[in-house]
Amino acid sequence: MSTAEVSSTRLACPRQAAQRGTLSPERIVAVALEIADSDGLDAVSMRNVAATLGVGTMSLYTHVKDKDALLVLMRDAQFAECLVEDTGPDWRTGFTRVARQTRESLLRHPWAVALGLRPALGPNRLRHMEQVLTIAAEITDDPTAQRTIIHAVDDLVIGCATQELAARAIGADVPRPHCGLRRRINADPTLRALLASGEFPHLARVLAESSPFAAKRFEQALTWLLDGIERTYQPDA
Amino acid sequence: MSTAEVSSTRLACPRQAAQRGTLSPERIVAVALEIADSDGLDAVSMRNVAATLGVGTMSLYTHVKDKDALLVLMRDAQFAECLVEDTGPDWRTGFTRVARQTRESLLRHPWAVALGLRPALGPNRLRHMEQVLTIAAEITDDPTAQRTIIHAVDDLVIGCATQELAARAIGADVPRPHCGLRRRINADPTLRALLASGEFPHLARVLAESSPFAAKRFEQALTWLLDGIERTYQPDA
DNA sequence: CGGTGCACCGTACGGTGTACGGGCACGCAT
DNA sequence: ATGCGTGCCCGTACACCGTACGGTGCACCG
Repeated sequence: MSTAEVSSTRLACPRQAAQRGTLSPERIVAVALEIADSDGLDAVSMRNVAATLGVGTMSLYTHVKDKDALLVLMRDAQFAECLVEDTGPDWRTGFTRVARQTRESLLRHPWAVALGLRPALGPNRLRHMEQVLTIAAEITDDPTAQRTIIHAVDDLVIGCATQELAARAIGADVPRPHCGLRRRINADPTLRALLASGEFPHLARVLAESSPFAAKRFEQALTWLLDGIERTYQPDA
Repeated sequence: MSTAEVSSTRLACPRQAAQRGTLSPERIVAVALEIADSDGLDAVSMRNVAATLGVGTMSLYTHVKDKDALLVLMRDAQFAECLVEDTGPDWRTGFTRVARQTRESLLRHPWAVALGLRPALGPNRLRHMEQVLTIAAEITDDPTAQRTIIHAVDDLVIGCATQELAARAIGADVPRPHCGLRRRINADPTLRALLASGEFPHLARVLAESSPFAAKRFEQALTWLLDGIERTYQPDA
């Protein structure tokens, strides 16, 4: 008994312990999330994830079908961060809270936006859908209209986050004139010449001004959209 | 003379002709676009592009710094499709036309959306910015407000296209009940069980209905947003 | 005790981006 | 005319990727 126990744990693996129960989809996804958050999506390779877990690369495939499946699981994990605890007293604050939280989550995890085209359909996504549907149900009973409303809000949030992260990648998110975009254009001789050609009067004027904060732009756009929705379904207000 | 000429053209390259002037950034980008359109973004590899051009892989690097630079050039080429010839009589039709055209271009070239986070800053992007700035100038003279408006519209379009392409990838873009999303959920035992748990009353109801066409949703969302903008800057109408 | 299944893993294959160095053709100065 | 620099084209090589395949040993069941 005792000898068998010892031998089983010692001889199990030449390099490390890596017992039988060390691996699970949850642990794999958790590590992948950590790597993506700290080192970017490109650093999430099967080899890297496995090494971080102290495990052989191919062992991952017993718990995750594909790398693609792993990415989908990651995206669904991110969807959990979009859920709000309290949707508030009315649909407007409900949507506002969800939208803000979703935006912040996406900005925290740029890889989630990069995974945008991947159709993540998991439990958390379902929960998120249910939550926004509940909010939309306060506006109208028509399920089709509910979906239209939800999509509009979601689209705006995703687009905002995408653009904001792209601007951040350029370094154009600094809300001061002669920074960011302006500097970027000046760095490229072709673009600078193009701008100096006089064919871009409005652009030239705008570049001399400071740009509004991304957060401000987001709030304004959201307000406009919600205004439009309100006018359609509650014109009396 | 004649012998030198012949020898120079014949001995130039062991495999093919591939003379001196065959390569240029434009030709490279054009081929890359073709490949991306027909075989997807993953098919755009330096080896593949070079082979299609009948040229050695490393030759591309004399005209394009990086693969990343190539992708940026591709994105800028796509921006050309967002330009409209006639912006129409007023800002509303102007934004509507640009938004529609941009959406259609993105749906035609899904790889452009996948490149979303890449900060493409090229001549065509500049032209597009100038165009929408010209439209926004009809609303207000404040450059900051102009940028806010433009970003709002752009964000909505990008978000719409992203979501629509993601839905298309799932096969959830079919506007009939019990198709797309519903089928997808039923295919996964976990999700089906989750849905049957009764914790998703709104979702269950919605899945029984047909979803609106993506184009309709887009038009509605755009209308809402433009309504909101109009109410802010032209409350008299 | 024998057998079966499953979790783990080493190796290998075909793919990727690109650093490096070499060869060749051209244009220019001498 | 001759020599040379410059820039285009390219073959090779390296590190890394996802993953198909086969092997190995533990745990459990009959």
